[in-house]
Amino acid sequence: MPRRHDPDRRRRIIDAAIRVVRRAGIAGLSHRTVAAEADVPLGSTTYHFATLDELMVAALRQSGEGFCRVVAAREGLTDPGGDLAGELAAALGEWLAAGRAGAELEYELYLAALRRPALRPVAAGWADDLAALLAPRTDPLTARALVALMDGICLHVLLTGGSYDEEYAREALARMIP
Amino acid sequence: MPRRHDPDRRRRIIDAAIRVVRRAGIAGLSHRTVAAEADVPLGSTTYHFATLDELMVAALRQSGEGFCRVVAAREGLTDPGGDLAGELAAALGEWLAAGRAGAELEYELYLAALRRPALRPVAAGWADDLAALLAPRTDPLTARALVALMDGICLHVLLTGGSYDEEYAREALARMIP
DNA sequence: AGGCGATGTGTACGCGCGTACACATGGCTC
DNA sequence: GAGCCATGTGTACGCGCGTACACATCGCCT
Repeated sequence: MPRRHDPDRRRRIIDAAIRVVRRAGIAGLSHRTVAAEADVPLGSTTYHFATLDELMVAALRQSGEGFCRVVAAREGLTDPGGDLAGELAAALGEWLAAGRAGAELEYELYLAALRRPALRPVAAGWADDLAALLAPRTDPLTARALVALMDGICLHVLLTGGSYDEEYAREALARMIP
Repeated sequence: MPRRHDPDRRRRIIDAAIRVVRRAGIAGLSHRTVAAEADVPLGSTTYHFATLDELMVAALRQSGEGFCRVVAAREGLTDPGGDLAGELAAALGEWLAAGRAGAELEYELYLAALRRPALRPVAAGWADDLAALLAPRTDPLTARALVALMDGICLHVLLTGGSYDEEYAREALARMIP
């Protein structure tokens, strides 16, 4: 019995997809699991997203702003005399402290681009956005390298299951800044 | 009929698994696809590797030495006065130049550790091995940071589909070295 | 020689998957 | 208000999957 004209059906499906990935990983993502999570019929998910790639692109778009938002929210970043490395290391810590789940989610979608060309533009855009945030404070090469270093540090924390060493991150990031 | 007493059945199954991941990604890995690739019956793969996790651990162990080997083969690294950053950037270039396929394979297995705790010790060991190679030339913190930076640079190349800029990598790595 | 455990083989079951399609229904245009 | 199209719904099919298990065969130990 119809819940006809559900204007943000799409949005609710994307939200459900994000929750599914958060809980079960990309391997657990299917039209059916998303349908169940969003409490819509199977046909509805296939109607709005013909392929899982489309659904992942939408999910990556929506969830990917997480870290950028954390970074952008740091006022210290805009201050020209501020401690850039310290601010970035702190942002990283803040993001990781929010729990493995959130970070894992964003990273898993991010890393899925390795095998799914459809996700690459979104992933690349993400890295570019971050670099753009850094642009006012440094040259493009440094910004790019800082983003790469932050990605590598995150990767090590998440991959090895170890804890985040903010002081180490600050020191490493500081060396990148000429 | 039977190919009885096949002494390195195990090894051949692992090799087949690596070829499957290289071609189709981890998503394409199953007892059946591996059995077909290795030309052994299904039961044989389940006998030697009860779960796919076991199979992936074996595959990661065997394939993961790729980059370490490239790095270790560079004589310039052991030379105390050599250009460490330049050597590392060149090693990265050599590894990536061997084709996306090889790098994608190793990275995909490496990144799978994000969601599969069983792979984490292997992935962590991999990063440690690399850091150990660098140890004679720098302090531990720097070695760790260099590995993180190399991981981040690789990630960006593979994720964005862009090309590798060795000069940029050399410059960034050089800044890490005090 | 005998036997036993490790290894190899074939088949079956139940499940969740993507996909396809036919049908219902609501909003919008004319 | 008639009709059309976007949207929503339910069901079915075929496939590949992990798993389980019974049976064959071999190596090796006594």
